[in-house]
Amino acid sequence: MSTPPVPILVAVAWPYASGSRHLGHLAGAYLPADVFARFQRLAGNRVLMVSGSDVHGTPITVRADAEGVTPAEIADRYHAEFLDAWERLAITWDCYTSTGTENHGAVTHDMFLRLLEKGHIDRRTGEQFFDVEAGRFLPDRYIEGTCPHCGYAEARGDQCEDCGRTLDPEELLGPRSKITGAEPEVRSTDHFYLRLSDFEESLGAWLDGREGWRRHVLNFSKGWIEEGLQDRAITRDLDWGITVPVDGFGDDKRIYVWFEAVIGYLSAAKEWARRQGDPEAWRDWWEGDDARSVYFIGKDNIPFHTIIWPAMLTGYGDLNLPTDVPANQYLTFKGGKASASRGVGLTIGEGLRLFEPDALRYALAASFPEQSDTDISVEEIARRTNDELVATWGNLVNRVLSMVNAMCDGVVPEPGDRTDADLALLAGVDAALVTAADQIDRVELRAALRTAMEAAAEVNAYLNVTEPWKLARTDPDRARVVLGTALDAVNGVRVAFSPYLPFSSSVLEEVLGPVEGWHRPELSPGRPIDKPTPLFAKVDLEALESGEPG
RNA sequence: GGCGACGUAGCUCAGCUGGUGAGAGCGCCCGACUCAUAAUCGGGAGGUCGACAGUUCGAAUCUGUCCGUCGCUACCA
Repeated sequence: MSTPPVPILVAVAWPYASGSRHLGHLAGAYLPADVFARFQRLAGNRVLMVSGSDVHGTPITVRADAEGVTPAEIADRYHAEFLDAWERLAITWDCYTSTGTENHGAVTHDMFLRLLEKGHIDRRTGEQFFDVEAGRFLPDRYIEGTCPHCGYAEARGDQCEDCGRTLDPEELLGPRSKITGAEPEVRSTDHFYLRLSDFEESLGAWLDGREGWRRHVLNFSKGWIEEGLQDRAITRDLDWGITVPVDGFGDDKRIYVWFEAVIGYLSAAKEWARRQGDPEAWRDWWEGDDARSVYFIGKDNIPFHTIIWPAMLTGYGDLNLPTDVPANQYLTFKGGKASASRGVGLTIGEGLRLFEPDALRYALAASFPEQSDTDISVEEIARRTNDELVATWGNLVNRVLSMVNAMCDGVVPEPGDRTDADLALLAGVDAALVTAADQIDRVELRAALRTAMEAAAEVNAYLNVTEPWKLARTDPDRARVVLGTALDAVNGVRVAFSPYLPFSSSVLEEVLGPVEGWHRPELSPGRPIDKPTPLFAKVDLEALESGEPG
């Protein structure tokens, strides 16, 4: 566009490498980020899209113990799985790394030490349950026992799932380790705390000044502030994670993942800069006044991105706070929250086995849970694919290219004398691009996809009115003008779809030429148009249900 | 228990700071067309906007209560 390029950091939630991620994660964070990033690049902005695999934390060590392998093996397995998924979905990271890199450890240490030096981190002594058999301290939720309130025998140390009450693990009757079943003992242990209370006022004022944020994000965040920010322990008794850079603190403690993982946005930017051969390049996105940073996450991550991370950035100083955190709600599967571990919904891999990537991207984008939880199913994805993507857009491309091939000597025709109606169609397409740009920029991605679909429908309507297949017999010159107009229109509509449908967009680029900006490209008359093959295949739902399991 | 969100046509969802007779897509019915992946286009039917009470000249939109669903509750990330 005509405005100067803006550095835009597209920060995407870090998938936890403890197991497969599901379509809810994809629709909630990775895919919206990719659509947004692809658009911003086309609009001429300088996008830096970063994320990586979160490879530390207790759940990974527990899974590793259970399988008799090392935590690194678990992390490597799922990191590789994620990389494969990104490639198959064409997610366009500028840097997809992991929290296991040396760089990330160094950046984390730098953040930790600066906050420590400035007094925002302090050291405290507390007590915690210790599993003697496993030789490790236990997070609250890894302790089970009888609920003192309702007598439920398998209450967790943080909460009783039967009566819903919040618990302290000391309250449990007959506590036992969820890992070994042994009775845990209480031991005293030292930890560092992030003094969130230092930032209560400044964060409250900052949040009050946010404009354009989704209401649920703002409500939730302000609610946290109103309840009062409590200091949080940021180290754990664990041997898997980033070390604590304080002499004599002990080798059996690590920095806790929620403190460390969010730093990944910064360390990934630095890693990217170094790979570019310009180690200071990250500053444009983190220090520039004109820079924007947009964090794509699920709603369960809201407080980490609207409270804790901004607190850390504020404490560290001189780094930009999030411009927007357009957190998504949940994607549900037939009413239940997607959960790979509980077998609700499809994993990303299962989704890719059932559907071609553009179809999956389209169906999920049409159902991005931007305002409220959104329900989806295999049938719904198939429906979106067949009745919307194939019927309206795929078919439009196919019918126009077929007619141009058959009725215009197989080449792009000269524009000729276009009527007001012809010009109105093109003006409508161009206006749709402007509308969609505005919507995507505000992260209203469903609406922008709808805008693209409406534009496609207008081209279909235009063809039904002008009936070029009849004109071909009665007025071939006029037929060529109409088809040239329709082809130009399709050429513009494809731009609006391109952030959502990279695979079919590539196919169209071979036919119509590259898309080089957020505007309708020029089409050269005389360019050959071969007989087309369909952009997308219809989904055979019955075959899906009888054949391939997930 | 506390906090938050949601409950709008058969299905999935929009409806911002209250005000043209309540919207979209898909599905359904009728019609047109046949270039196109039985695709497309036009028209239509269909909702007491969860329930009740209140504020207001006027509420899907504000307040309260209730019913239902869900999420979070800060040592899972």
